[in-house]
Amino acid sequence: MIARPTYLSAEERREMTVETVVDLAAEQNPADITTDAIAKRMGVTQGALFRHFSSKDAILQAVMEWVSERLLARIDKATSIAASPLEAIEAAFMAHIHFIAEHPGVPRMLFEELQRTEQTLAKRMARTLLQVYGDRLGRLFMDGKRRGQLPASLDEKAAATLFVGMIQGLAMQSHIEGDVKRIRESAPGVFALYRRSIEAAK
Amino acid sequence: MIARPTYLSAEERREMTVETVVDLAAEQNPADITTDAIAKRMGVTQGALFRHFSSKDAILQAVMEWVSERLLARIDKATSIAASPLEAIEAAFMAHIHFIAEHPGVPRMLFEELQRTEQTLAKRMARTLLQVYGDRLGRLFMDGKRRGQLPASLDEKAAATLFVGMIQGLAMQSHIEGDVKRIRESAPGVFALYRRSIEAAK
DNA sequence: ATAGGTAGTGAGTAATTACTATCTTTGAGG
DNA sequence: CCTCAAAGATAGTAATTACTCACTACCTAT
Repeated sequence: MIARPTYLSAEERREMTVETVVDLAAEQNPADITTDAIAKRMGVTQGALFRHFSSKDAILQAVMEWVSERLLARIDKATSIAASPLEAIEAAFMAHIHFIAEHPGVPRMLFEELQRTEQTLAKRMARTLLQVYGDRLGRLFMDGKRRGQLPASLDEKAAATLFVGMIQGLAMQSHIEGDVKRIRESAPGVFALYRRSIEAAK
Repeated sequence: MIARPTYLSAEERREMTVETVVDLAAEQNPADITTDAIAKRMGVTQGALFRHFSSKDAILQAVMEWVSERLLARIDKATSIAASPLEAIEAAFMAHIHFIAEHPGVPRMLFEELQRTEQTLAKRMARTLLQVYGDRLGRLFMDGKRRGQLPASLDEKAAATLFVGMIQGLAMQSHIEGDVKRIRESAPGVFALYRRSIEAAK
């Protein structure tokens, strides 16, 4: 059986493109992800990409959409089966950590987009994701206060900033150490500290 | 009085270049800091830069050196006059926050360097800075344990990761909100949480 | 089987970027 | 005041990058 070139449908190719970008981001600097690099990885010429996306920004936008959907879905699922607000917060955290372990390029791409000064569509999507993320956190904090697991005096904005920072710190640390899988092992220790910082006195 | 072009000495020009890059990073995506952009801001042609630096990487390397020296010096000074380990930790934190408020481009440049896959000299310097930074933190934690301000059971690595993440989170948050000066106002609330997370039970 | 639309190719282009070679201007020391 | 080395200007180059366009291979519906 000789390998023959196959034509994929537009939808299949779009999906494949997004996944390729996510994979590439795990291996190299997001800034180095050129349209040529994406096409090469897909075994396709560079021009072919522009059949399915009107611009590179459109590709990145699709990637951000992919990330938003998957990440939020996993976090929502994790929190929904938690028995208490504090457990939900921990579940959301661990869901995020596992997502990063599976897709190490994601936090790097997100950060890259947020750094931009031009108002690209991909950047807007990244900001929206962060905002939705913050809303979800805010709801968990409110629940926690109502149920007495968190002190009513808790500074919710600070708690959200620290939560996001905790994840960023873990992502960066494991990236520097060159072993992103190990983020799963470092995560519980850091969360234990975080928990102490927001928990109501017993 | 007609403005006449003036020739600066090599040393003056080098210093001016570094400060220009730090300033530019506060305003735009570090990726967009081209040699042309640097030269334009200095009121000089692009080629002139290469009289004083052998390559762009050499410029970035000098910037990282500048950052390392200033940041560590300020942190060392702040911690040296603190009355206790916990106060020293807080002083180091606030010194870092003030440094970022004055030079908002610095965390962005650092992160940009760390993202690189090529082994540039600037990247090596950035990693070294983080390592030295971690050592300083480790010493403060050890002191804190010895003096009973921190529990002996404290996970030092987790505490360091959370510390760095806290700063990253604040830097990103304030960058997104577009008002980096306000990082000074949000910082104390976040540190209060951090303190709770590492402090020994009273 | 064939026609027609779509996926993909190949070979471009213009813009950008780090870097260089050659010439000119400046200013400090003799 | 003159000289000369160093600072800077001017005008390049080669490489890279996103994007385009004319053409070809493939697949599906009739």
